[in-house]
Amino acid sequence: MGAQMRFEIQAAPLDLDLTLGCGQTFRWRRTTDGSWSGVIGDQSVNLRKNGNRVTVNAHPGGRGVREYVLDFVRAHDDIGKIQGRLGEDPVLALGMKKMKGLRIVKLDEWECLVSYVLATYANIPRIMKMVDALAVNYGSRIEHGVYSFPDRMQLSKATVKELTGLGLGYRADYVKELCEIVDEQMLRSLSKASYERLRRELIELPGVGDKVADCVSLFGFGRLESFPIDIWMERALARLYKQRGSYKTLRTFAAERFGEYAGYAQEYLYHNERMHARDSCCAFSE
DNA sequence: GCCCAGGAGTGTG
DNA sequence: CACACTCATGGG
Repeated sequence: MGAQMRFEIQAAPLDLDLTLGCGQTFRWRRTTDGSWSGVIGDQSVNLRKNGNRVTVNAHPGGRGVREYVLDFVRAHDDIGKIQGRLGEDPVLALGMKKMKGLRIVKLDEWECLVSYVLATYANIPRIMKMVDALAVNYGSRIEHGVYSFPDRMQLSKATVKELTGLGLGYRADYVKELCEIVDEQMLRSLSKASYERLRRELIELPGVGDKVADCVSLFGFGRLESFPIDIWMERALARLYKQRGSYKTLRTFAAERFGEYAGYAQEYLYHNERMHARDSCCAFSE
């Protein structure tokens, strides 16, 4: 069946259902036995909670895979310090109790950019379907039924017509343009940029506005000070903090209130708001 | 059938 | 700066 690699990582607290189940990443599925299967780079990965540890199965495996996985779940974050700092906020302290194992993931920059451009004005099940369609049609086959997310060369082969046919709608044009504009050098340059410059330059890309730029900054480039605001976050900020207004207004409020770890605050508030509304629409509810 | 979705782009006041 | 309108479509 080909190479397979198995090892354990320690990244407590890490709740797989919370971290992989509700909309940060669109490529992970909960299996019937409660483990999670997805793709990290060119690896087909299964994660299974094993007490205080997580058992990792990776195919095809190889040198450096352990670090890939540790980076993906941001195992090197000082969660205690982050939650201690955010816990100074009484609202957050309350909600955080149920979400201690919710971690921010670190996605590939290109995959994250395309995924969140697709995410505009679509619900999570549909986004998962679109991202999956790109992988199956333009990515590399890793093993049976599992495909990597296509790099720019692979995705460049797609025509707008094909992309529309995969259900991308008006997003097809954005994806096509991104393939033409973004290159490796740009991503490298952005990786070194300050958060403010990163954000500014992302917004210049087609299909990228305030919200997508913040998602890509947070999940793709690992900028923990980023605070994406979608419809759920508007509800959370209005309900819990009595804050309403433009994106800029809310963004400034978040920066002052939550500081360098605003991204974690955002994830706690986002999930809390969705749970509060209803528990449908969450991958791990089934 | 109806409403909504991890919004962005463009035009207008 | 804020607001209004359009965009194309599947999921609940």
